[in-house]
Amino acid sequence: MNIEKFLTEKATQAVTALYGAVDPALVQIQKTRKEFVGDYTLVTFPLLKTSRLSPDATAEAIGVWLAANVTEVSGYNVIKGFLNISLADSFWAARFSDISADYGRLPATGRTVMVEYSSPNTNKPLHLGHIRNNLLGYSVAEILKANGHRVIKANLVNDRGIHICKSMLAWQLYSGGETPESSGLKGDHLVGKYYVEFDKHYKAEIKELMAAGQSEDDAKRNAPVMLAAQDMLRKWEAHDPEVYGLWQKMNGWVYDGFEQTYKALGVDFDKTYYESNTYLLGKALVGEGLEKGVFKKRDDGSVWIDLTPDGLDEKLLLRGDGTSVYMTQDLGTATQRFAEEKLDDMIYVVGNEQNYHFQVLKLILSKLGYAWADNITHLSYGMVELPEGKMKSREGTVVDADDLVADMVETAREMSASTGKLDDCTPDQADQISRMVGMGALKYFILKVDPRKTMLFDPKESIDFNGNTGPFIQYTHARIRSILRKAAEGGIEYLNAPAPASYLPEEVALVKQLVDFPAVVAQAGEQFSPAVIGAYVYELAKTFNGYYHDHSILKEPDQAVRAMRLQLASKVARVIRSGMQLLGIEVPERM
RNA sequence: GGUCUCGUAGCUCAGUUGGAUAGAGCAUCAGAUUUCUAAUCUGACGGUCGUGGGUUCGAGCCCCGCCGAGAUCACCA
Repeated sequence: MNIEKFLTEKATQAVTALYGAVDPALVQIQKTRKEFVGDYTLVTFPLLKTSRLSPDATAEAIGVWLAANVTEVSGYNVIKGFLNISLADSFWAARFSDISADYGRLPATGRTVMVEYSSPNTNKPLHLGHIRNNLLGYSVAEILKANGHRVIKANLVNDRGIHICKSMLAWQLYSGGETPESSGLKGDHLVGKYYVEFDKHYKAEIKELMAAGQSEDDAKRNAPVMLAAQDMLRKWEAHDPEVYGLWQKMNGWVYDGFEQTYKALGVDFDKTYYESNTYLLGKALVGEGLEKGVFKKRDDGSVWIDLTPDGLDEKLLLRGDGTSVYMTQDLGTATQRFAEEKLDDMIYVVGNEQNYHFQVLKLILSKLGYAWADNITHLSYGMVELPEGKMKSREGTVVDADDLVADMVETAREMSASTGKLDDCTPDQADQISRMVGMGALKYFILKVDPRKTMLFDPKESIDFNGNTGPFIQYTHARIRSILRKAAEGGIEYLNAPAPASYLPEEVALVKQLVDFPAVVAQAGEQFSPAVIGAYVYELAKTFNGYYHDHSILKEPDQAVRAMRLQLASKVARVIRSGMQLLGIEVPERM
């Protein structure tokens, strides 16, 4: 049940009974702040025109009416125009028993939503920026599932183009036939190594040509390796067997590498698209746009759309030689997906550097008359910056995804070893827990920040394991599970126990927080924000830790109270687990 | 230059459609363990919410100017 909605209705009835008809939008119910007594608060200021009384008098009158007419309301107080309403313990006890195993799974909506994320280039390994993308995409997909949508997780692999040819060429020229097997390097790292190698030789050649008297622009154009790479791209497009074979071989290495990284990150996809298959899509749309008069052809044969009336620029859609550009492809794939997958919504998890691209994409689609253009969302996330600014591959400041993951797991292992808590674990169990905790720290660190905002990562200060962190939440879960294990060992039955005579304020507070979970899931879904879930789960864990500190569960002598506390703890653990699952974070049974 | 985003404690971040005395964590300092896991808990310190106006009963949030940071405006993807 939605308590705020319930109280809004009741308060509207109260105002209507006391003062006559009122616009329900003016009846504002919100949670009571911690420093005041009460559960929910009615703000009376918007109602003063209706009541024609002072704020306090209005609040008092409504309070009297609610206390007399609504059985769930156990009391009220008035402070400076705010009416704080308290609900009865019996009401909260009923809400408590509502909390089921699948709490936080919202009813099915019948909508199909595609979430595209990750979308890597196959010329270099994944880095910290990709980690944010992958974690966000996966989590948002899980959150949308919990909101009752059918979700398709999609990955569009950028596996063709000049940048791929650069790695291929450099490998051909300088590797001596090195393979992942012969070098022991992960496939994506090996290919990335030759992408860097290309750049080194390219730069050297530019320098030489400039020393021989060419201008910088000419040198960049005429450098032999660049010409060779471009030649290779033409051969690839012509399906030259040798080039095509090399391309398949090297991309295969990269996919093996990516697969390992995805597995370590715990992300997956329902569909993988390859740009080599889709880059010709969209050309049909060009004809359609020309027919509708939305696009215009120039004398050189290139096709454009003029978006200056919308405050944007002119945008190219087809080159003079008839080849398509990024925008054309994206228009094509979007159209294809909505048709083939019968999508209701499409979410692109792509960095905010592409805000303009998606603005233009949506605008063109709506100009072409596709109503579903409005159902495209660009989930535009902020960059991850280092203390010295942006990551730059040239300056070697890129934080590699695989390295970071390994570091986190290793740190978690050292932390566990120093406490001695895993001493009686098998090596396998210890590995498992270190992995969960290390990844939990990394994932929570990234996901707790509002996706839209630029965030800072300081490698030197390494990610925390105390305070507002993943491990803090995991630890709370592990402690609860430990109590429940001990209860089971002691043969304590708590599931079907009678309700206790009364509840502590801390217990009611926990129930209130638990009851919020479905609304939090809904809010996270509306805002595409894992951070909303993170903040909620952290607060819940913190509240429980305070309660745990002050009140013993297993040593409570009153059996009904003890049973209730065990139930409460078990529900807290379950909601923590569910919430963390929406973030893609596992919670251990012990740590 | 045009468009867009951001600016909250020393640092990293929260702050619901505008509501009460702006909150956490880290760091610093002081405490708590004969106890169900101290990766925990309690307390202290720390703020002209970039800045100047405006709207409102009420502004961190809405509007305008300015300062500062970033992104983007490719026949790259």
